[in-house]
Amino acid sequence: MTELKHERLREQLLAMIAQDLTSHERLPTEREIAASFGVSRVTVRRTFQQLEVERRIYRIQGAGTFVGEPVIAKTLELTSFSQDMRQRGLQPGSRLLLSEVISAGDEIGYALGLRPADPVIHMERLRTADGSPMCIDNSYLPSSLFPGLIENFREGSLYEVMADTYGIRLDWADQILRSSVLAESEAELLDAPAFSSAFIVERTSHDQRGRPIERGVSLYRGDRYFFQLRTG
Amino acid sequence: MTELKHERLREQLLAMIAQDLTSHERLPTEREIAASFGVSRVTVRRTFQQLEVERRIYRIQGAGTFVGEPVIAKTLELTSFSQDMRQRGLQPGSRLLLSEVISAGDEIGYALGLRPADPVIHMERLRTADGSPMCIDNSYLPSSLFPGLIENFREGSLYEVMADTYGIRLDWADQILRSSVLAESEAELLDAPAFSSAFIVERTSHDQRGRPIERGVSLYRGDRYFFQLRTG
DNA sequence: AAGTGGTCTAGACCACCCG
DNA sequence: GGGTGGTCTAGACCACTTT
Repeated sequence: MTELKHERLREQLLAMIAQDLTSHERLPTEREIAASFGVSRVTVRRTFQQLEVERRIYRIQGAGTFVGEPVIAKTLELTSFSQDMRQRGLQPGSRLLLSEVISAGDEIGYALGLRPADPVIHMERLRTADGSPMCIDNSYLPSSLFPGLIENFREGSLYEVMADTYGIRLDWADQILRSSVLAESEAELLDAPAFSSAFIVERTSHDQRGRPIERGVSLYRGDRYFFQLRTG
Repeated sequence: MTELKHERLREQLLAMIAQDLTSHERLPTEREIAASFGVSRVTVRRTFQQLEVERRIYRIQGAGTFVGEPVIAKTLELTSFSQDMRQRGLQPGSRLLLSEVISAGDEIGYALGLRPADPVIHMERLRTADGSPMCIDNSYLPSSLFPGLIENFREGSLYEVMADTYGIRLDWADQILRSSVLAESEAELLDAPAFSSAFIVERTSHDQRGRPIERGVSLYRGDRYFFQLRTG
């Protein structure tokens, strides 16, 4: 139960849309809603703007505000592997394959804004869904930001440990998706045929201030995984 | 030259950021900017909100507004193949392989909200970049929305024809990305080795009102193409 | 012409951080 | 405590579509 007016208004409008209206039906005018809900028109517009971005409504100047068509797919969000799997109705699992401190090197150093000789924590994990392999994940973190992490982290959510123990929250990430085929060693780990299709995902995750915090390279099975996203 | 205050303010702020400030430097307060640019604080906040979404600034309550770190990658946008290639510094080209009217069938009919027996225009095009094959694209459009299209369209931008001749603008799309390998016939068309990696992109494009307008299935060469996106 | 969403204002109060 | 961004208000005028 929040106390912000635009959030309460949002909930009430969503309920109204779900219960009383169908696609392309007109909503009450901004002025009517402002009056009947006891808020200012600015607050109504702010709420509408958010709903418009989410495609729940659309607005036509001079004509009105209308209910959008129901949409299933969600915008690709910055979620952990665990959240991602649960959204897909699968049970996430993880096995730590490797945990070490190495020099950043050129590529990772560049991504994290470190010198090539600076130490980074490297963790390699095999991620599973409903018990069978889905992804090989490599994470690289600046050692200086996470003292003691490598001795203490064995399982669970890396992102939660980063947030709870170190107070660092990932806010957004740049990602590059490539299509590839599995080498034999990778295929063996993933329990998939050699030379079958795969996604390579390279990401650089940042905090709210835009500082790079994590470099990651993941290899997903192409026969089990797909990306769903909305553009516009 | 626009006349909207928040757009003019946006340009002036971007100039200020580029010329006088570096990453993580503090911007003037909202109230100072409002006073010095002769606009209200609401207008300043509206402009800041947009810049924040674009990661050009970040805000910390109680502390101030700060310049973000420069970012190269752009959010995946709904662009035509031609625009996409030009952004990547490549010269786009196209060859029409097939142009026909067929029944929608279950899958395309479902995506476009048509009955399986309703007619759709199907166009298959080989898209090239700097003269060599990049992608095989299949587009499906409701015949009823685009009378005469099939007789008149041979080359150029399909999206431009849809907008200019038929007044229908695509606004957003749901997409699914899969990783796959090329079958022999596909490999031949794309001038790539058989069984090399590829992206399958399935998209349903919509207009502003949320009505589905186009169903598309594209096959990209995995060795030449990649996706770049920002999540958060 | 009437009504709609789009833009903009001046001012109030609250939540948060320590420039 | 003083200053910052975050929320909210009542009201004005403009641009656009047509209930």
